[in-house]
Amino acid sequence: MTTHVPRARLVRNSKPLRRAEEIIDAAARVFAERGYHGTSTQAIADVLGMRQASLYYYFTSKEAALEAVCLRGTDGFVEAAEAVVKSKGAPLDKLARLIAAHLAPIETRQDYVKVFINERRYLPDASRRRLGRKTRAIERSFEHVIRAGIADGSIVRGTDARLAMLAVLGMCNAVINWRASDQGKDMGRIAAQFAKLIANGLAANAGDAGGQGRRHA
Amino acid sequence: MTTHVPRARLVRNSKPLRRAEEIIDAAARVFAERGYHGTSTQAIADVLGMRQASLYYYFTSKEAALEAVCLRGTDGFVEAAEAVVKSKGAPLDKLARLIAAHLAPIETRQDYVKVFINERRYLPDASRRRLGRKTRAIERSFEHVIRAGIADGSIVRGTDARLAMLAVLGMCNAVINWRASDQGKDMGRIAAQFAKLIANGLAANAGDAGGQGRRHA
DNA sequence: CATAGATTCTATAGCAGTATAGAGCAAGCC
DNA sequence: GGCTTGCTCTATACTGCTATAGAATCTATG
Repeated sequence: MTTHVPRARLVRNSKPLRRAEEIIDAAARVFAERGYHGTSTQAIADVLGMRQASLYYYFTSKEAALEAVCLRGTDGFVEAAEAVVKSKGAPLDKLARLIAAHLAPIETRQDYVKVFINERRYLPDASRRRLGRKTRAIERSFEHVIRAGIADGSIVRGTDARLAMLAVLGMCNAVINWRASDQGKDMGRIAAQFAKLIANGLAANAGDAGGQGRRHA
Repeated sequence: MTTHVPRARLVRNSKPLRRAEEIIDAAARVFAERGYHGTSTQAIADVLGMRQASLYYYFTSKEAALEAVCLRGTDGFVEAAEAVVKSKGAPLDKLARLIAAHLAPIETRQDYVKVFINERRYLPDASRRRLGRKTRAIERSFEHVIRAGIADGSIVRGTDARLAMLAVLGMCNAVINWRASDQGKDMGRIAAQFAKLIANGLAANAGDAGGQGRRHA
């Protein structure tokens, strides 16, 4: 049944992958800039200096290309987040590391992540749901750590964990959309400031310079 | 030269505006759901139960429709923000009110705001720049209040005002993208929690239940 | 009813974009 | 050299979409 392949396979041994990645990389770049529906396969081909039709040797449809880009856009996120959750440390410390881990890929794989965040909604149901599971895994990690903080008293009682999680992730994910125009900010610095903001807020109250005074409710 | 109008004018006396608004409202709805480039004029017409070509009586191009939607998407934002800035009150209190004012339209004009946030980048340069001015005005309001807080010592010294502003707005704007799936949360409650989070952070340190202990660095 | 203005309709030009078919070409191996 | 495999090309079918032209309908008013 799968004897005759209707189309050449991407996956071969070693070198061929190179090219395939260049293709997907170009797609990511253009999708990120113009959005999925705003991108023509011609535009992707232009970036690569090849013919529009040649792209179809690498993916079976534009949608498939989007899926490939989105998939790479989530690579490592879940694993990194779950590693932090399983690690040792106080909840607020873990939260800081979650934020850093979440922002890191934004630095190194801007286009992929941007496409994942902004364009995944245009995927067909099947693949969108698959990616949805990843998103939810990340959300769960953040929410879990926040709940742990509430449980051990290091996070304010009465905090709506889910809402706080959405706030933190919203803040982090937004970075992808201003990063291009606001260059020059080091991502590590951003992560640090965000973590501090989330932990202590902006108010110049007690624990300003670093007061780690943990005190149960 | 402009003697013969190439196309009927939208603006008349009173009733006609009604219909025009229904059209724009439908456009907002579909743009919000499928994105600008993912929306065909046919899809907008379907919502209205009219023919695709009839839409062009109300706008001259799909782009013009997007612009109209985006414009309405910013209505009130700038004014509300600047009113808060000019009002009396401590910076952190103003910031809380800024957040509330910023979230309110998300409640009442979801589609418009969502389109403004997610699709304005597809506008032609001219109109995008015009909207960019509004965006920057809002950013300025937030940043200004934060700076005021730093200046009077109510906000932590050394805070990167611009980064903090981007964090807060990122957090707020993200709401538009999960609000649909996460119904049931009252917007006022969200605003209150966000304000508290931004002011005091999640950490259960000193000023938990309401300790207003202001202390300069 | 006739006229005017406003609104919607039918029909269609014309272009852009996705995807397929199949030829050509380069490299490596027999 | 001849065969195979991998990659790219040309050419094109086909669809869907934007926008225009102009006829038809509806509404109000004299």
